[in-house]
Amino acid sequence: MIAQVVFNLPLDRAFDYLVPPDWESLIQPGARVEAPFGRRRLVGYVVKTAARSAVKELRTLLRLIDRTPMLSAEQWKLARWMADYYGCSLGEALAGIVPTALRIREDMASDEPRLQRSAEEGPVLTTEQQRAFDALTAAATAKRVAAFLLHGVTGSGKTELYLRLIREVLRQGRSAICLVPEIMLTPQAIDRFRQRFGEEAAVWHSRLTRHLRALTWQRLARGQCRIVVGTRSAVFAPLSHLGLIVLDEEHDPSYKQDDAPRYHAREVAMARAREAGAVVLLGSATPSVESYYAAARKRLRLLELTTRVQGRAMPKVEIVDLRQELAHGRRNALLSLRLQRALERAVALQEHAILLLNRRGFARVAQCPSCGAVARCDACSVPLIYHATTQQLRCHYCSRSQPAPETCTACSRGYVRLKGSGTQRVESELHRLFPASAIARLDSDATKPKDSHRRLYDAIATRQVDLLVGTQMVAKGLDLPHVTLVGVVSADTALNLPDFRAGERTFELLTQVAGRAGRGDRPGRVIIQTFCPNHYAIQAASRHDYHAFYRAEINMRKRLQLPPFTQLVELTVQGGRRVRVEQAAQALADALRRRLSGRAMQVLGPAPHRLAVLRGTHRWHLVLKGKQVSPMLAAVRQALREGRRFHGLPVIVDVDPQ
DNA sequence: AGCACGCCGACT
DNA sequence: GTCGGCGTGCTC
Repeated sequence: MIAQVVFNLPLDRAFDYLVPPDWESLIQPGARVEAPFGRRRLVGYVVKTAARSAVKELRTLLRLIDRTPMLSAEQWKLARWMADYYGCSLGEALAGIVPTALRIREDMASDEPRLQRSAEEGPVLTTEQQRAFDALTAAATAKRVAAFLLHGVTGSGKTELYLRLIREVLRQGRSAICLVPEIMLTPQAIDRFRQRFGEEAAVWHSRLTRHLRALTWQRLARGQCRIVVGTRSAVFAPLSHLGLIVLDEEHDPSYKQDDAPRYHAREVAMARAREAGAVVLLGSATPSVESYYAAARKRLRLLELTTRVQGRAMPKVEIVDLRQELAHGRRNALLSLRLQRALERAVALQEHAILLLNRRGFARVAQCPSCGAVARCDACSVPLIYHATTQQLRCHYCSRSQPAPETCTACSRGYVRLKGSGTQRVESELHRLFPASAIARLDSDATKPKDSHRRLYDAIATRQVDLLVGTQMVAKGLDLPHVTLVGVVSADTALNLPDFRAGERTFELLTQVAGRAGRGDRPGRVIIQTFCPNHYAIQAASRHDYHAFYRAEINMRKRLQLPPFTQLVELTVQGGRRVRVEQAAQALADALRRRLSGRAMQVLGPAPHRLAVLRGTHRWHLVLKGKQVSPMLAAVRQALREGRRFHGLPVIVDVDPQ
């Protein structure tokens, strides 16, 4: 007997092996096996068994890992869909679905689930919530494949709706997945599910211990838990009779995996629900432009929650024009006078404040200190990046470059200077201004030591922190009733990222962080500092007006033919030597241009990657733009030889890149 | 992906 | 004269 096996390698084909006679009756498609491969031993997945093989000298499988296959027919279909849509190998897709190092012993966890009766019934729903609930329940009951977009302002009670709907789905004897972004899977969020559903709810994320991971997977597969709350990869949970997949904060970029298989949990959820006959519910206060467009085109059903529960008002948002601050000689000040006064007031009243500075903006952009304009590429509308070595401004999308100008191109006065500062500088500034206050910093550096994350959250939750500084981590998930002031030190860092979604990210970040203010009985106040007070993303966020933002953004996307009007495939060429990488990227672009000519597709670039040199590896990328992914991927598959290399260099293929 | 093989430059 | 860089090709 022959088994056809695929591996977690970038190879789009299966390898044949002899099956030892004593497991012929045990081996099945979907089972994992250990196989000799060159001089390595690898874990692979049996695709199918056959009587004969065309290969002359076959080797024999070494070990059968699973006697019962790890994968249901449904998951198997999902893997094939992923490999096809994202251009990865079947083995890579399967490895993304089945957790690594999963080994289930028969004796493990034979204990029965301790099912706790759901104690809490939850509050009475508002009229809007009830209407949304009825629509969703009707779809779930009809077992129709249906996808909904729930657009609800911050504090409108989206989570309560998820909980009710999950309970309804359970009543119908079906199961549910609730996906949350990485940073939202806080102990508080888990507690909420546990209170409502007890042991029926399992928690899934990438940092579970090996034992807990295996245990959870098994419980889900056996139907001992019918709900899973988790991050991105929980979309693959082995639940049967799936009735519902919820994506909370569906716009969140952490739903996109950034190594192979480079899937987006939203797309996988849609594909899986289609297969399972389940309902998909996408929820957000700031829906992704893609999803809102899909709703406008009736591909998603739109449900809107426009009012906050308990009639709380939205916080008042003020914009501070940093150009004015500069005009008043406060050249190096991080905090404007208005923000400083507001902080003083909060400290005096013993209220708490959050300061946000999105530090991820490492890229050095050229900004005019008089008018705040940032030099942008005419074709891509993305900020140009300053290259010190060549003294040039270069577009990291299309690679066009120009010398760095001495004067600002927008107002033709002043000079261009490079921006960059971080949360640590804000923190020390606060220490200087408010020596008596308790100040904490929440960012990825501060939460690196183990347990520091939990300790920081506990300190914040127990009101031991007066002033909190942080990156976007402070914008999401914190529900602190005593915070009355939110300050955005610079709204421009997100805006100036070389990314066509910069406006969207900025709007979303400002809306989220503004939602942190005024959650208690005292009204909230938000102060946004910016050099671009008239930018549509900042204006719309200050008025809590998603629709205004969406209209401006969708027009820009249409004008530049960016998603959702087109789809992108990003190719990244890597290698040790710059010249070779650059030449290979150029040759790949040329090859694709030849293949794609005459069709409605475009090849942009190549250009150096945003982090062009990383640990000695040079990286260049190019972007394909077209109406559909599959013809672009077909061209890519032709151009790249097996192993996804070009001129011998590895090429990363990313469909729908972030 | 990883590993071996094979071909051209600086070293005991 | 060899050691080792990386370009090329293969793995059932």
